[in-house]
Amino acid sequence: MAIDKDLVVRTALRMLDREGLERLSLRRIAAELDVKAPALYWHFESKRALLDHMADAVLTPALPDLEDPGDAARWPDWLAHTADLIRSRLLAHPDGAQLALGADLTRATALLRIVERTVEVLHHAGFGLADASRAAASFLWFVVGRTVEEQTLPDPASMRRQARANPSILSRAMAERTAPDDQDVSFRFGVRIMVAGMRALIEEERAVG
Amino acid sequence: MAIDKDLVVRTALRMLDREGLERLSLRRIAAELDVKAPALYWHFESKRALLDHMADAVLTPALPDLEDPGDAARWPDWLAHTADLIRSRLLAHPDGAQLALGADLTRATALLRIVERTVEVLHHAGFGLADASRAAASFLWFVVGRTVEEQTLPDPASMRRQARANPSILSRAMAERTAPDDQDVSFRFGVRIMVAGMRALIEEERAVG
DNA sequence: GGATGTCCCTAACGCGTTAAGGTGTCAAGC
DNA sequence: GCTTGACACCTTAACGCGTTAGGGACATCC
Repeated sequence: MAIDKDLVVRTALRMLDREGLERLSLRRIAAELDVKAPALYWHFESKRALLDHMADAVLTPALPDLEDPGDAARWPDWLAHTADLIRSRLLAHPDGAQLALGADLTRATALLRIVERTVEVLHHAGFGLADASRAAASFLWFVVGRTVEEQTLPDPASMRRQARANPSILSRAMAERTAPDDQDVSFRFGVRIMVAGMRALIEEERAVG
Repeated sequence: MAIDKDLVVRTALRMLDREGLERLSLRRIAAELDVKAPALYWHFESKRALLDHMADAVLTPALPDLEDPGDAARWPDWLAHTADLIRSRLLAHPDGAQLALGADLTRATALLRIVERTVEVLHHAGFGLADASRAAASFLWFVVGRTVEEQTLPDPASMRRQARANPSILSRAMAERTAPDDQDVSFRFGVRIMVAGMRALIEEERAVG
């Protein structure tokens, strides 16, 4: 029974869920498939390509939920919803966000679709095409990047230890962020900054013409 | 003549400038220092630790220019200036931004100082301490991350080729971004989004109390 | 002179990746 | 019907990589 692209991706995702990204090596994936590591190079041009397809598989289920907002004026809600959706898909797998960070858009097609749709929405919201693509890139970079940070956080105990060792304004700030849902709050706070900023710049762009 | 931490960092930075991050291996650095690779583990606990110290060396010269803004109301200018300063320091070395991305703040002390100073500035600007640290993290993540993307861009020729192959709203948008200083413009555009967003949220926080 | 500690070595592990080659399948040509 | 060749799919062997274990040389201190 020959191996095919889809089987490799599904197997690798199962191993990712079981043991995390660090232990996900080509040799181990190949062994799971009763094959030697270089065989994978027949189906993927590099490990990065395999990871890109995995990221694609992780994000694709989010696409149906990202239809255009009926009303162009509701773009802020659409952005917030999109951000939450991407984040939750990435958090559904260990190191899922790292998978998407640095993914090649020509291979992670789902991510490309999301970028395109975001550009459309922001263009209809009032940005010129160039600025819409700039804002979309900044926004999605933030969403994925912020999720990576969240997912790779050191455990709270070691953070407290470090805070005690180096009492600074930063540790005082972190002391105020002990709520169990702080990650949710912080993520949405960042999203709100970006959405509010875009709103301000759209008005500015409208005023200038 | 024994090797010391500082010499390793300076040598590695020279090699980075000469040949880029991809070719910067411990074995090659060691060879340049007339030493074998494991010797470096006497001075650094991992390659990541060495890279962190390199990032520190790259960013440290920016610190004197990041004094608090005399007037707390001038925080938007301070943020914009800080962003430009960090970006220009990172662009001064090939793959300099990648070096800083994912750096451990306990080792890349300069980066930690920048975070702390940004938290202070945003706190004085009107954010509560927790929100100031959230906004600072989002902002600096954006600055470093956006600079990574800029520094690792595929060459324009291959981008145009891909745009022709897949005519989408994204390629139409990129067609409007051919100015030679588009990277500067796009970076500052992202910074303006974040600054405008923070301004809006500070007013909101003030209104609520 | 023995103990301690600093600084480096050799050997080896699993890693991603490449080069070269082998096996099986299947259509084309005699 | 048999052979030839092409192609799909996988192998073994090897490269340099980051990293670890274990040990050796040399200085410093009691």
